[in-house]
Amino acid sequence: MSYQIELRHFTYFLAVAEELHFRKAADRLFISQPGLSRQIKQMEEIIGVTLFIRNKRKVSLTVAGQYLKKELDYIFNHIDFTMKQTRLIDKGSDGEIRIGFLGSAMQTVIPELLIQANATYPDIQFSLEEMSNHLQVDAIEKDQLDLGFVRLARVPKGIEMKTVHTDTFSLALPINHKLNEKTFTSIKQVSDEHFILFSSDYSSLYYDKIMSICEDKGFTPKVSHKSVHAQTIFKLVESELGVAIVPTSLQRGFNFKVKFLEIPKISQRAELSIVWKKDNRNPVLKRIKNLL
Amino acid sequence: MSYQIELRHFTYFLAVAEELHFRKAADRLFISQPGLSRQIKQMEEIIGVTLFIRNKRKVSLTVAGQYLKKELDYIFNHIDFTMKQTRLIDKGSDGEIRIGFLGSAMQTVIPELLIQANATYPDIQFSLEEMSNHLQVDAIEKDQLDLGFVRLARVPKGIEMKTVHTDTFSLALPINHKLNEKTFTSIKQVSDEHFILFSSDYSSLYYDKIMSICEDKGFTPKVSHKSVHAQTIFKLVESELGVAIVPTSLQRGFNFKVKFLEIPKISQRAELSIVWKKDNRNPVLKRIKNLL
DNA sequence: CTATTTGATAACTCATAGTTATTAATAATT
DNA sequence: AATTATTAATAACTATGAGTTATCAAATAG
Repeated sequence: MSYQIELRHFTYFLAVAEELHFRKAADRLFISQPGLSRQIKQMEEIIGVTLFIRNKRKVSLTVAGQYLKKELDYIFNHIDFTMKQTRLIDKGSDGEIRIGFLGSAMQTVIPELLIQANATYPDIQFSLEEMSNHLQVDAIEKDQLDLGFVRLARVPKGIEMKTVHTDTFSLALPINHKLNEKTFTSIKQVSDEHFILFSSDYSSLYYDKIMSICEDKGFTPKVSHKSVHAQTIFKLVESELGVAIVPTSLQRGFNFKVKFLEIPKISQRAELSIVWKKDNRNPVLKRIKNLL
Repeated sequence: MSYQIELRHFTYFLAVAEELHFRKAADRLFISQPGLSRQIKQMEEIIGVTLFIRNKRKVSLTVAGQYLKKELDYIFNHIDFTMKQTRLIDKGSDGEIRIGFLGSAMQTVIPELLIQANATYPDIQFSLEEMSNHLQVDAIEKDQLDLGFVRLARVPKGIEMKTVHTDTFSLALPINHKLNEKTFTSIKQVSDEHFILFSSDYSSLYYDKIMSICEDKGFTPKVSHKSVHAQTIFKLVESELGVAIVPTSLQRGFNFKVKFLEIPKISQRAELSIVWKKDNRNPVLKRIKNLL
């Protein structure tokens, strides 16, 4: 009679799949290497598929093993979250929603959402984490996150997206810069200045949009600094190291000595979108999406 | 020391949640009732939540238990599906294959392959990318590609090659050129014309073959243009900037004002080969190779 | 006030996860 | 070519804990 597969097998499989080394994986699991080898072998027999290639002196995953690893990552995250939700429901809460967001969403949509959600569903718990676009999408695919606030042009299959906030762009200048609301008519007026931008690896869409604003007006900005955080960018502007183009709403919440001038006559908009997994099973997610 | 939760617990939990009766559930699971009771109790201790109310003489689910039941139903379905899918991927009847090809393969072998493959293995996903010989071999070595369609004389160690299509060469002439099917007897008749060839760095084998066709007939062609794309070559011929020697099958799919005359009495053939890494582990590859 | 149903407890046993010791095979070093 | 170092598999043993049987306690039904 054949054995039954257990979570233990999955745990061991993931350890080996990550380490690609039986002894190291065994150490990590605090069990002996032969014990681990046997459990993996047993798992392969139960499923009926070779998951690892033990070639020469190195271990690697088969194509089927690669698929299984990705799915088991998801399954474990989902089980963990289910256990957590079960405990919360037991304690009388309506459950938890895990939200990721770009720092720039913290000035506009997120605070409003939290206030409204808290009033409507006082027993929902919120877990908030600032993350990059890319990390949010990854975490959503693995079921480590229910909802993300991103600035992206497209998302992978299985992920849904909806724009929730559209913002104009503003020019951020040192407080004593010669331009002001009256005299500022085109972004071209600062074409000779140094520009401070968000890194393209943080949000390539963002980067491209800002570049296109300048290119539409016939110049290529001299980019002197790149940063991930709005705070850093404002500090650099304040220190007169350059000017920056940022979503208008970002000026809220910061009190640097920085002047914001909305850029006139441009078509580009900073779009903030929510993303979630199509087959997300958290019942709280539906309720929160309805608030947006 | 606390125990670890296992799929066994989940299976038992679901049986009790469905029967709402420990003895009946135990019977269904072919285990004894006390054993089941103990496992359920252990599960409740691990999660830290009471899942069943054993009130008076009947068993019922708590609210948290109801939530958990729904999620565990889903989790088991997802695990089952994942196991099945893993087996399918292992057998190669599902999954993905990444194919690279020269533009000139798009007229003959690739479309036939796709039609046939789609009929035989409808669940296989194809990723197709047009690439040069050199890039294909590189990508295969890096395991970024499973299969390539190239025109090469030899490949590096570890890469395998097999000819899948052999083609004669034709002369491509402007539509109103004096030669025609009747009067064309030897390539020597155009030895004074300018020749348009594929660049040797795109496919050196190709270049060398075409040169040898001419040299066998006792002349060296005057090469006036070189290009990477068939489309460009035909455009240049149409514009009467020269003549070209191309694989006969290339005439399909283009509607330039160009006349094709098969070159008689030559031994050279345009060979299209598939290349793959010897120790490629994608089971889909085997299936696709068998179709060729 | 029995008879019956049902889950929990207690004590036992046995299957198997995990152990230690060793081997086989390959790669790196001399 | 010989030696040493790595690394996973094999073999034989151990002990944990899942599952067993026997029994009890509580609750209802007749």
